[in-house]
Amino acid sequence: MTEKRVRARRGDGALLREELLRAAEELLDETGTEEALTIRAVAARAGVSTPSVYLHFADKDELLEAVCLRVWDELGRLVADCRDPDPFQRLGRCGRAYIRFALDRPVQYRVLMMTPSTGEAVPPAARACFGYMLDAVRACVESGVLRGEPEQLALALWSAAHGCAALLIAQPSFPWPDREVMVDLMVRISGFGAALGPRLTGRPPSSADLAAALDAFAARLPAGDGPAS
Amino acid sequence: MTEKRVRARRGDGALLREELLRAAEELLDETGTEEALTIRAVAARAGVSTPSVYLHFADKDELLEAVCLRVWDELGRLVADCRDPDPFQRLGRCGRAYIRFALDRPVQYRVLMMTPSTGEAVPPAARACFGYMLDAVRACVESGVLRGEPEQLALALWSAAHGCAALLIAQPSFPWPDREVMVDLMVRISGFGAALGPRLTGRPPSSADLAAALDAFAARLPAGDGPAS
DNA sequence: TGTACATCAGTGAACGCGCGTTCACTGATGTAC
DNA sequence: TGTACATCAGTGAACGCGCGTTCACTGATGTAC
Repeated sequence: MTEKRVRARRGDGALLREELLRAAEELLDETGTEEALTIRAVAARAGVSTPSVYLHFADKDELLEAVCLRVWDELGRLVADCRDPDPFQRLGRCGRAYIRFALDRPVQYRVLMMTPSTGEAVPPAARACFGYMLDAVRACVESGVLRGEPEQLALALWSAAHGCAALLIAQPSFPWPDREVMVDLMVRISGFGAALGPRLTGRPPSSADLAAALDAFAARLPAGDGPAS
Repeated sequence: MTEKRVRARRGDGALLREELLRAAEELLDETGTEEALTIRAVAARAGVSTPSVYLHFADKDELLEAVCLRVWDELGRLVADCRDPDPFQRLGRCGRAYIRFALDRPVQYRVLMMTPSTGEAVPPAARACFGYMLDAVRACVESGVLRGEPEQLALALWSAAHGCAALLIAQPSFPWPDREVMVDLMVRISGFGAALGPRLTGRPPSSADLAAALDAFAARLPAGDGPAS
C-alpha cells in the first residue's frame, strides 16, 4: 500500500522474500508492537498483494520465525564482535552490547525473547548467539577471574542482562535512572557478582562481617590501568 | 460451559466479578497462554453468558487489569513476608521468593511483566511490590553491606531476578541446570555483585589482579553461622 | 527473425473463523401498599 | 396475608471487523523451434 512495487524479473522471485522481511522489520519499528505484524500488513507494506506472501512463507509462523532468525543473527554478530585484551573487560563489553541492542530494538527483542517460542527447539541462530557469550565466559574462567561451570555462569549473566533490558522495555514508567547508568550498574553487579559469588560457596557471613571484609578488600584492591568502558 | 452457575441473589451481583477473575486465572493456568483469555472463554468458564462479563468490566482491558492487580498483590505480599534477622539474608530470601513465584505461575508472570503495560502509569499494586523490595535493599544499605542509591540497587536486583525468571520461562529449551541451582546462583551473583560492584567504582583492575585479590579475599573471609537458604 | 508456448511472479475475490461488543429481552425476587 | 411492581442478574441473537488462508486467474517473459 505504501509503494507500488515493480514485478521481479523471471528468476528473481526470491527478491520478494527479502523485501517482505524488511517490511516486517519496518512495521515492528514503526508501530512498536508485534500485533501489527499481520500477513496483510506486511504484504501491503511491501507493495504487494496479500497472497503473495504465501509464495515465500508457508504460513504466518514461518514468516515470524524468519524475522526472529534475522534478529538473532544480528545480535550474535554484535556479541561475537566484542573484543578486549582482558577477558573480564571483554565480558563487560558483551553485556553492554547485549543490553544496548535490546534497548535499541525493543520490539524485535520482545519478539525474540518474550514470546513463547513457536518451535520447541532453540533456533540455531540463538544457539550460536549463546555460544558467543559462552566463549567470553570461558575465557574468564580460564583466566581465573571467574569460577564455576561456564554454562551456568553464562546463563546467569545472560539472565542479568536480559532482565535489565526486558524490565526497561516492559516497565518504562518505573523510576529508572539514566539508561547508561543502569546498563553500567547492571554489568558491574553481575560481573563482580559472578567473580565473587561462586568463590564463597557455603559460607554466608553476617552482613556486618561481610561489609567490613568488603571495605577492606576494596581499599586494598590494586588500581587498574584500562578504561572502564 | 463448564459448570451451570446458579444466579446470584438480589444484591449479590458482585459475586460474579470474583468468579470471573477466578475463571480467568484458571484459564491462564490450564491453557498456558494469555491468548486463551478471551471474554467469551472467561464467561464460559464461569458458567455464564458472554455479555454478563460487561456487567462487571467495561471492556477487555479492564478485565485484564483486574487480573494483573491480583497477581501483583500476591507477589507483593510474598516479598513483604520475607523476613530474616540479617538484612543481606533477607534480601536473598526476597530474591528467591520472587523467582520461585514467577516460575510457579509462569503465565501470570508473563502477563504481568512481559506484556506492554496497558496503562501508562505503574499500577499501585506494582508500586507497592517494588516498595517492599526497596525496603529490603534499604535495610542492607543502612547496615553497610550494600553501597549506593537504594532505588538503583533495587532496580538492578529486580532486573536480575526478573531476567532469571523470564529467561527460564520464555526459553525453556536452553541448557538450564536444575531450577533451584539456577535460582541460588542468580541470587548469589546479584547479591554479592551488588555488595562488591559499587565499592569498586572507577577502578577496573586486570583480570589477573582481580582473580588474585578475590582468591585472597575468599580465603580470609570470616565464616558465617546462619544457614544459606 | 518470427511466433507459439511453458513458466513464473503475482493478483482479486472470497472463505470461514473467532473475536469484542451491543441491544432488546426475560424472569426471578425483594418491597411497598 | 396478598398482590402489583420496580429492580436486579443475567441471556440470545446478532453486529461488524480483521484476520489467516485458498483458489482460480492473469499477464509478462524467457525459450524452443
